[in-house]
Amino acid sequence: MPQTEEPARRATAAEVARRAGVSPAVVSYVVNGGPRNVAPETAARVRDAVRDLGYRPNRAARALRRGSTGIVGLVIPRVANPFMAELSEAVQDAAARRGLAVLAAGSGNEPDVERELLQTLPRHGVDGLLVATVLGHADPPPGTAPGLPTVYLNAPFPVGGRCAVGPDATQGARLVVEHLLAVHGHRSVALVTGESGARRAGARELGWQQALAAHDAAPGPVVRVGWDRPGGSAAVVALLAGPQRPTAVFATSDAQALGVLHGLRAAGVRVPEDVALVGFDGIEEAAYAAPPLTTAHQPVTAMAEAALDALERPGGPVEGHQVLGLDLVVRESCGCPA
Amino acid sequence: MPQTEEPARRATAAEVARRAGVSPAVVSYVVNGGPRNVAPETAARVRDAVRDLGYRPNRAARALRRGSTGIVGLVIPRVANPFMAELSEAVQDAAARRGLAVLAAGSGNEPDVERELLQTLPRHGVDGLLVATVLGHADPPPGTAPGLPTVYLNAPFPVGGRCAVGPDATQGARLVVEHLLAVHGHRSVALVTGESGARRAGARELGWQQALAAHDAAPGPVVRVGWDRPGGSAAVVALLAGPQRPTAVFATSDAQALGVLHGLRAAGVRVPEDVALVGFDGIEEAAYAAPPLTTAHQPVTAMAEAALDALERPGGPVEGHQVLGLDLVVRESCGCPA
DNA sequence: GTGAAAGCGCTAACAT
DNA sequence: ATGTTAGCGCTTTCAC
Repeated sequence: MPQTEEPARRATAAEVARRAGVSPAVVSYVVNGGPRNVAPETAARVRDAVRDLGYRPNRAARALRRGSTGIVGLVIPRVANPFMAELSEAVQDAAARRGLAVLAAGSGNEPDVERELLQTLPRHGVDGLLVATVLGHADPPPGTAPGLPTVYLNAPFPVGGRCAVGPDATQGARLVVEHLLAVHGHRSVALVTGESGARRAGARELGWQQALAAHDAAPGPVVRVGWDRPGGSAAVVALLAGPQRPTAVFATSDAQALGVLHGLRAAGVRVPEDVALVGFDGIEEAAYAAPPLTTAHQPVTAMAEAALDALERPGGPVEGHQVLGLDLVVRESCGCPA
Repeated sequence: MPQTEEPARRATAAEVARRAGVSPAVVSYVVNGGPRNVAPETAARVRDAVRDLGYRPNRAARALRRGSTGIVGLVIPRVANPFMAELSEAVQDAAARRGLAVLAAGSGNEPDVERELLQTLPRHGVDGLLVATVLGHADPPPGTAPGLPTVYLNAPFPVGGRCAVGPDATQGARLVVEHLLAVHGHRSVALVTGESGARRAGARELGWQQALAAHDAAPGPVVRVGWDRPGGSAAVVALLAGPQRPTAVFATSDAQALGVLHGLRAAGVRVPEDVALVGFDGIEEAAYAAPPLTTAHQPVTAMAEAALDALERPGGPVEGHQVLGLDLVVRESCGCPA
């Protein structure tokens, strides 16, 4: 027998109470540290019984009684999307720090699936919902379960009547594009971004425009593709087909940038010698690209913390838009030396 | 008013029953499709009431009563690990297909955290546990909640007394190493793998040895590093420092391979001209590397399906080890033409 | 400081 | 075919 076998059937509070010679109420007081005081000596007896029996409060019963589960739902497009994976991890960590668990679901970028998720996740008894996805940024926002605290995550714009936290995407985009303009002297910066339906594109696109305007440069070509690596690859054809090839490209996600890099390489176009490239997100993968990708790093940890703070706020999340700044991460794809 | 507002407080089965003029039992029968039959006409009335009231069964109450939640726990090292992200997605999809939700938690590769997770996740009332991680492959396996159906995922070896499903890692490793040997005629293939503590390394290492032996080639140098990109990068120093540089490298995870690629590039060593490189996992990122990475692709979807099947098996998962084959994905890092 | 007891909302015997 | 009802295990008010 390698280890003390725990009982097959889990002990109940009543059993603990019997063993400790107290009432179930006292067990509850001890386990939850309230709402009534317990004599230190009694408490010790209860704790012993808890240990001996390996007692764990039944989550479902507690949830039924308290009306809360300690689980928050997270709706994202795809976990396999590298940025979303990093954001998920940040959310999980932040939740764990608060004693919360997270129930994640991917919509596969399908608005219908997402809409359904917004209905079904609450059914799983989550206390709150974190929504980080395309639809969340639509106007008007999709109907979520009424009375279910919801915060929109990764939202670059306010979400009508909802609580939202997101990156200062315009600032971030300005940061990288201005680097191209000011440091490397580019005058023609193409934009590779997502389908125009999603407002998310807007903020990054806006930053690109602002940077260009500030430097009296005309906007380069705009290519709209999927938010992933294949999207970026597909953009290359359009990029290269234009009348005058841009000298630099701003892809509004690192995944797209990595796809562009791949496509450019396949086409025999060198980065950064022939065309400079910058991304947006700051995923780890970007550091390992060839050449390493210059990008704007999103404050995923801070965003996750802020979102959970908002969710846990007594009284529920409050309408508004909390925006967090990005950092410029200079690597080689922009033309800077290693 | 853009949309029909649902009631702030959620309706209960009793309210639905009252509105439909039936008893709560009938509501339950209709909602759950059993265990007793209901007259079609009555059922229709109930469904109307359900719709009108926006009734959703209270998950906690149902869980308390039925003793199951419809939630499965997933323990992984890190979601941000690209392979784990793809595996998570496969698990989520497979779970969704079965009407299950997944509660994921990352251990950050810390055995202590993992051990704790194995204790706390069950507390969140999961019906079963999927464990895909370092500790899970230790011998003996860590104690999970007794009576909680558990299957070890991504396990290359049987897990003592438990139900495990995993890749045929030895076969997969053989596949890629043999490609190096047979197609490209390499004689010296280095191994970049994980810390030797994890048994997981063993299966891949074994495949490498077997392939080498089958071709009468001596094992090249072995370097043990972390299972991630930084680990791979770190391996390069050792790889290049040795007395005779290997002509090819097998990294036992794509993340490591990508790190090796990065390190090699920084050192001015060309892949595949100066040294060939193959990975293991088949993550999407591998296709976008420069050069695109030749690798063994893990059957993540099949693994996820098999794991959930095992978990849902009436009577619980049964001890054993189900092994799934890998595919060779030939790209350019091995020296094959584009 | 502690105990008794009333439910939370649902399901499934068991009755009718 | 439908209704009645007894809990699932927990928390917490109210009484002592």
